[in-house]
Amino acid sequence: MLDLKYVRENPDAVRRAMELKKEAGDLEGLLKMDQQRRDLLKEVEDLKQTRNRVSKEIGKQGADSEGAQQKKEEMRAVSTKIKELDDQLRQIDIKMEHLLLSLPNIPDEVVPIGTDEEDNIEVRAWGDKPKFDFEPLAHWDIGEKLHILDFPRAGKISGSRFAVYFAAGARLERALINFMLDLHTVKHDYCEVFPPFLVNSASMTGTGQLPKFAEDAFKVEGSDLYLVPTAEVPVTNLHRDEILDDEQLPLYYAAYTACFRAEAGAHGRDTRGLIRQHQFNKVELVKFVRPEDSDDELEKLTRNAEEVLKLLGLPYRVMLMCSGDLGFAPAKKYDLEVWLPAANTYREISSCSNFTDFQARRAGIRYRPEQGKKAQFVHTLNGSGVAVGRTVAAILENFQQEDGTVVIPEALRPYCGGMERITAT
RNA sequence: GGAGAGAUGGCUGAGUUGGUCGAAGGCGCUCGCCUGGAAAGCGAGUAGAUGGGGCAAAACCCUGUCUCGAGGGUUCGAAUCCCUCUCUCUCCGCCA
Repeated sequence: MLDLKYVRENPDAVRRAMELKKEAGDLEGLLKMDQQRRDLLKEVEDLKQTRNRVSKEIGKQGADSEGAQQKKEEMRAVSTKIKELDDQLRQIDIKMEHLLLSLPNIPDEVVPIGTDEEDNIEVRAWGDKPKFDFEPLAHWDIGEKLHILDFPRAGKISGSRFAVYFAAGARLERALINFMLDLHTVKHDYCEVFPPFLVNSASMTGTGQLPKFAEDAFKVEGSDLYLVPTAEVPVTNLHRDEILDDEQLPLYYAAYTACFRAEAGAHGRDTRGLIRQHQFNKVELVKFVRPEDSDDELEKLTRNAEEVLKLLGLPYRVMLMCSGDLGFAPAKKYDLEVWLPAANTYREISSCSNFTDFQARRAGIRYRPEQGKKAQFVHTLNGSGVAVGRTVAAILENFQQEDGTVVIPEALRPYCGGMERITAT
């Protein structure tokens, strides 16, 4: 959510952000309503002042005295008027809140102008793509041949876009979660969090999943609870409506959760394999930082996520999102894309964003820079560190051997009980 | 699921015959005195949000409105009375 005052004073910047991000929103309506609201507020506050003053007088002179009767009579009318105006004000507030929530964050000045992923810029690439003397298989074929992935049975017990992992597959998934958490908590100094997987609508609104993206989430029928689409939601909301101490900052959190996504509007895309599931595992990195540090913190966060892929030996590239591919809330975003040989393409495996104060304002997350000074909104950042299912896919495809086995990256072996290679069972 | 108790400022804790209560006291914190320095002691200050004015702006000052878990209601006036909801605690039942 943008600052209303900022919108009022910089309508052109907001208009430009909307164009760049291809977001529709009723800026003009908002500005008009804002003026209306201010006029109305002035009027009703004056009336309240009168009422407060006269009520105090009534108390002083005694409620039963002669003059008091007359004053009560007058104030009855004033109170009725106040109620009317307050009602109008409430209506306007609700509408304005809605309009304000539909305005996207202002892109950082370094964000390249562009319309879609074609215009994203490759910032750097790492690792050598593997060369095969045979036709590399897709990970779902490898997984089924090794009896570690089972999509038909997942379809039976749940439906499409689910997977069952068996044996070394399940072990690999679990090993990756532990490997990533250990890396980020021990080496990168994040605090491990294990949050609820169900969150209420206030939390979903705080991080921006609601109201705009309601159809992407799974809602528990007959309750106010949603399955978390990412750990970003519970972890960012940890500090919702809080004022943090300056010394607490920066706060780094690393959280493993399962993630649940309805994937509405993705019919026919990535229907096979682990790439696009209704349920997947992810280790998420979340930061709360001082505004002046958020630029550097995004770079560090991105490097932390890259470290996972480096240690696993997975080739990847880092993409700077252009304005058209940036999305609604981030001011700046890097995607990490891992190499998938079978598809002969890079696929997103992590997304690292700086939301500046956009989320913090919406979620009411502030800090006090100096004792006795005004509280300011923090800057929030988050990034996958990284998506586990897609990492399994990348490991299977990049480290597959001609004999059908898969070599487990060295860094992961301690987490797999020393297993060096996945063979068919 | 049943019965009961509660939710007040950074924390603790008064305030429940509706008016001088945005809120006592204590703790903590800040500043000052004291001290070689510290502790103790003494004195002063100390909730948040938002609007307007002093002003070009910051600091600062003056001032309006709102906020005592959330939302509604009664009343000239609500922390205080009524209703709904949320959360916390205790006991019982059930359960991994």
